[in-house]
Amino acid sequence: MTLDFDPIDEAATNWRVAGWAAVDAMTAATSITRAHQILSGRIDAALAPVGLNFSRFEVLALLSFTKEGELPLGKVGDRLQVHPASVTNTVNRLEADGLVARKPHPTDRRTTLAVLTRAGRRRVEQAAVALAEIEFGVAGLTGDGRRSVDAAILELRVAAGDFVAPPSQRR
Amino acid sequence: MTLDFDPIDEAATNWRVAGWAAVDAMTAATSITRAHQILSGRIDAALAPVGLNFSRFEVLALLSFTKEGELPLGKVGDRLQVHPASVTNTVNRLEADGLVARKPHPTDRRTTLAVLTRAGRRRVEQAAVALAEIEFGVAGLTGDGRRSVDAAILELRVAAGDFVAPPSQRR
DNA sequence: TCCAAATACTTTGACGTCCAAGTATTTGTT
DNA sequence: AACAAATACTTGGACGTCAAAGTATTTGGA
Repeated sequence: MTLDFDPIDEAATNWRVAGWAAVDAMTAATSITRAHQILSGRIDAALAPVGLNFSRFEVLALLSFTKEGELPLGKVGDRLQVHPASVTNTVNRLEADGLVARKPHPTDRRTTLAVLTRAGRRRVEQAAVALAEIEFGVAGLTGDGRRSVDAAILELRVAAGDFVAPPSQRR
Repeated sequence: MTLDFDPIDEAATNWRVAGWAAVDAMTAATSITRAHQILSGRIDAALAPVGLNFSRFEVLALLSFTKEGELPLGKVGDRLQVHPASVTNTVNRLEADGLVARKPHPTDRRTTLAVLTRAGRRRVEQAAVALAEIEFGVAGLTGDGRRSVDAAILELRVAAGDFVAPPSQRR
């Protein structure tokens, strides 16, 4: 499986030879794509024995950070920046596994709350430990590397309109 | 849709408050995940009018870089680091669209070659232009940011055993 | 030579994601 | 008060990904 060449570097060379534009941008995009592929592989592998995948973990973690362990499905989508249909799907699965329950919103009948169950709370703690053990898949990235990735991606996210950060929050 | 806080930064805070470990790693992993989400959204949007998505584009581009415009399906998977079943699936679609044809390997009857058609070559050129126009989705990343992302991710990829680069190839 | 093991690809099935459309409920305006 | 528009979630469909199993062919030994 291990190659004796760098596929990304090689792609850049091919790109140049073909006379195609924006080689640097292409390289950056490909690097990020590949990094994501590596991370998500490692993360899902670490989470599988716990009976979760990353999306489901993210939902449980988010709920566990709230006072009551509950949140409207829409808020979950906003925070995790995923499509409402994905939230429905993920919560269906969590509910089937008994880690979360749906509950009507007390005052707005359009809204459904996802509530962390006792089992869900236990499960998310296990998962957090499992993820910390593998350093969230970024083993191999030094402290400097992590900081520069964070900083660079912050630019990208702000440019993408992810959020408008008050200056105090910028790192 | 735009939030008035940084969801990743907030997650880090929650993480710390909960006393969970590996906060830095978690932040780096989340940043990369989110960056990928942004890029792939932008890239697929740019490619949609051309009638491609990123996976299909990658296959066409790879073929266009070869002398004959053809490659065994297995090689395609190796280069792009995707599962054989995904290659089959992607090539099926490209074939249905008339951008690629399957051809038996001249000497090894287990092997199937994907061959770029005339239409496929035209299409991949259009797509390359469309992608260059949006800078592969990394608009918002400065030159420095791109370089630091590349460098950091190279560490990660080497650590993941993506490939073994001769020192001369390392940047 | 013969045959088990490796290789190459396809098929099937479980999941995940998003979009678009549909239902229910609430809001904001006349 | 009445109703169009906005909001919240679910459904169904198109795609994509990977794992595991199945078929065909080639390789590497005994």
